[in-house]
Amino acid sequence: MPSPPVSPSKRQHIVETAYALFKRVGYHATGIDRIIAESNVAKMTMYRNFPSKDGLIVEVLEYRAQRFEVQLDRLAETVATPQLKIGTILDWYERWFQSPDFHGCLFAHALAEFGDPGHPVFRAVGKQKNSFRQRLRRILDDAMPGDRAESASAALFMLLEGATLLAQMGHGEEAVRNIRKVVPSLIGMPAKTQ
Amino acid sequence: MPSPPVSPSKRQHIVETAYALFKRVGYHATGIDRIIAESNVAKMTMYRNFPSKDGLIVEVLEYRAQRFEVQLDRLAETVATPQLKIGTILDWYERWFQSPDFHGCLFAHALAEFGDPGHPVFRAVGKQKNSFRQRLRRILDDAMPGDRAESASAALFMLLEGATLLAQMGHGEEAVRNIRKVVPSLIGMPAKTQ
DNA sequence: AATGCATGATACAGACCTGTCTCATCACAA
DNA sequence: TTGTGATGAGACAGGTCTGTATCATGCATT
Repeated sequence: MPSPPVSPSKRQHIVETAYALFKRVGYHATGIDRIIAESNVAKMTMYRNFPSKDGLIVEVLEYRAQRFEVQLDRLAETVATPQLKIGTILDWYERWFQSPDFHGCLFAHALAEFGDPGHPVFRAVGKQKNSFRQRLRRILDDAMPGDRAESASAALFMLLEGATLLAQMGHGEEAVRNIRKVVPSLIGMPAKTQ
Repeated sequence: MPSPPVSPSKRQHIVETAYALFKRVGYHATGIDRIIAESNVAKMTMYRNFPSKDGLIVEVLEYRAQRFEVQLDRLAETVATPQLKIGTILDWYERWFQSPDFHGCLFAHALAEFGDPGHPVFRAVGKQKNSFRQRLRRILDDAMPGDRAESASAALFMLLEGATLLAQMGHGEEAVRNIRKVVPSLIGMPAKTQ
């Protein structure tokens, strides 16, 4: 059975295969040979598209970061108030935790394996996390005065990071439920608005 | 300069050297050869004390988990009220984040590199995290009704996990400051009590 | 049909990995 | 003093790692 030559871009196919492996197996634990084997691609094809394994990792992270942003942008368009926007983000996390191939946060894991702040992978993680923090901050800026939005959005960010870790240990549903319970006291609104 | 033969147990020395390396470099990225070199120990000495690298990792995690418990036990004895106990835990995190060799949470990183729930390392992480969750839960049980203690302690746990991740990206101080700001609304007390 | 380029397949280099084995040495106890 | 067991030092096996090189093939456009 010959492999179907339908792939419009081998480059993108490699990125997506590597993403699945990094997520499930880890970065150091995933070898180049396995990436090219599951991509059905020659080794030189991979090295012609990416400068190195680290370069591929950065590209995978940027790809996922962009997908995340697009999804949240679409979600934000569906509702009007800050409270509802937070609610849709919590819905998104809940669905993510329930997805069968959930294995925790790709970015947090990258931080664990590439702890040097000067490493390109580390910087890619910082970019994504800061971008998400700013998104939460902008949402809450419309709901409360600036100093409260600062601490509330930071708290929300930390809650979501902690929930992702709990989800990896099998307590994702409970984690989101508890966040929903405490969010009203954080953003000063009755529970039913989110 | 000969290495001092003062070590009462080589086993413990290996555990502590491996701990420092795993924390700074990572689990897969740290080779056995480097552990024994920096331990000034023969390879067979290591393999006579530990069944395998994974076994050593589990031992390191258990060692650090126990140290953490002991430190928090001591802290808890110094103050009386739940609010103050939470305050001392936040103090502990603040000092941890400021320590010069802070590199994030050893257990969270282990979860990132050993994502299989059946793996001994994964189980060791689950044990430590659950133990800490129960500690927070017991503290808050003395301060509020059971259902609120459940969600508040879970939230506090998630906040601390998120703060640890932020600390690894250089925002630890700000993270703890923001937790202190939102904790009163979580546990229903004026800010000055913690 | 001819040409040029991306690709597949595979070998290869050099390094590193975990774990086992051997042997000389040293401390200590009987 | 003699024996016993832990240790240091290092070779070794078998495998895997990243990254490079080589060569044949297939596809598309000219």
